[in-house]
Amino acid sequence: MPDTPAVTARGPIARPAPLRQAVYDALTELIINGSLKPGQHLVEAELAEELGVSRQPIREALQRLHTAGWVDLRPSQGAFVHSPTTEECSQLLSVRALLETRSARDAARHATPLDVARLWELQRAGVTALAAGDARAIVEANADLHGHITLLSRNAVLAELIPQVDRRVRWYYMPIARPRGQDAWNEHALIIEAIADGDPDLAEELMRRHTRNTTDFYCQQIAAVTGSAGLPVDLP
Amino acid sequence: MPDTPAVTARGPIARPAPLRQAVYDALTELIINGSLKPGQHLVEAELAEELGVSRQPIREALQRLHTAGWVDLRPSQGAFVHSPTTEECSQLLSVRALLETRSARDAARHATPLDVARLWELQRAGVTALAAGDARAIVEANADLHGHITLLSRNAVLAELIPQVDRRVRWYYMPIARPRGQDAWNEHALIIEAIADGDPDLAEELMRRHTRNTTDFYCQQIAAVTGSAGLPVDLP
DNA sequence: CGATCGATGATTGCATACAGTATTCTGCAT
DNA sequence: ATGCAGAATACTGTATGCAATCATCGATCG
Repeated sequence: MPDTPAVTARGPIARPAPLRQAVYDALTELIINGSLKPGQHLVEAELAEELGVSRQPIREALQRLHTAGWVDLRPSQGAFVHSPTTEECSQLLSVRALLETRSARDAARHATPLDVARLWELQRAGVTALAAGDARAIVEANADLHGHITLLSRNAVLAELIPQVDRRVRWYYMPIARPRGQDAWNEHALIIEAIADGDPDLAEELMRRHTRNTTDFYCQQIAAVTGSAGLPVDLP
Repeated sequence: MPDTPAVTARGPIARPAPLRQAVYDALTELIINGSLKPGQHLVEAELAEELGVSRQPIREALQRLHTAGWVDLRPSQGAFVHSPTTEECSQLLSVRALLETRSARDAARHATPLDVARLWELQRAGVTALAAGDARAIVEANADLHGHITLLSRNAVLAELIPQVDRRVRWYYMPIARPRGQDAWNEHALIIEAIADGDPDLAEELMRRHTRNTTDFYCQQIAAVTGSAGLPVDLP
């Protein structure tokens, strides 16, 4: 049948991308890169004009941003960029450690050689970014690597939950990305090897250490600069 | 100052409850109790009329239901009640076990005598419901108990994440609530004792067993009635 | 008789308009 | 000068209207 040639098999064909999705992406980006600061009041009309859409898609995006933990939604007052407390950060890191440890274990059980090759690719990208000293790129590469391990766990629920936590962690610990870079990426390499060997116990243990190190390092940094830079504390 | 008498000190005073919240609650209720069946197409206009509001709050609620995993949102086609696959259920149970095990551990470290008393209250409620044979009430009591343990973990992120998973699990395993009731509530009692004793290791281990038992039982039930009742499999 | 194409109805996505509420500013009394 | 009262303002919450898109059904052609 040469009548249906062009369509190969790549999933549900391109649906018209809903505007709310674009708005959602735009706003998360603005929050992550700091254009919208914690505690800042997000006025729907302003955002609407800035992004060139009406208030409706803005509101729908804000709903999603709320459940994802990016903004707080106070009735009759509107949306405010979420201000994380140090306590919340430590809790987030704690939960992240739990979930990632599990995903590393499952990844070691399911990964194929092709998957492992992809992991090494991401590892190289991270090391490159580290050498270049680009904190932004380091954090992103880190998220990509961890995210891929998540996928390899073959657990859709995990893969759906972890980014919710991880993207926020990513945002919080931007400032510490560079200093801990070297150690972190060495640990990554060990984890990948464990996954490649199909050794669940080892992968789990290594990831446990890795996340613990990251958490500890983060807490030290916080303690050192308590409240001064990077992280605002509490909201009124 | 007799001018401000009624307001005691219970947090932010009563804000006008947004309509979208009521809609959200109403729809989750309708999904859980089966009035809205998996795969069913949710037409905004119908829901709006049925609940006596306009389409706007409906849409906002649907956004939240989407991110919470209750409905699937297909662009230009609307909202459909999510159809869980057996695979997804097992993954959900797996993640729930992970999170609850952790929360039990932390609860044992933080619980006060007052907290424990509250746990025993909930336990009694569950046993009562069990005796009455009311599956609906059993499931609810179960969720309440687990939810309170979550709170005792003093980890806001956990407390926020677990219900996301747990409420869905609750929905899925309604059918098995009664048969496993007796064992489940015996295990609950042991867990509460461990928490009361402030024994994190024991609480963790007991919760691990408890969730594993539940998961196993669930999988058996599924295998027994494969696809026949209770759970629809896959969507087209 | 089956399949393809086109028309119709239904439904979503987006924009706009209106009403209710919180905040802020101004003026006044103390 | 300071504290309070009242009005004006700004923003959110909700409702409605319109255009674009998708699914369904019927007619036409092979």
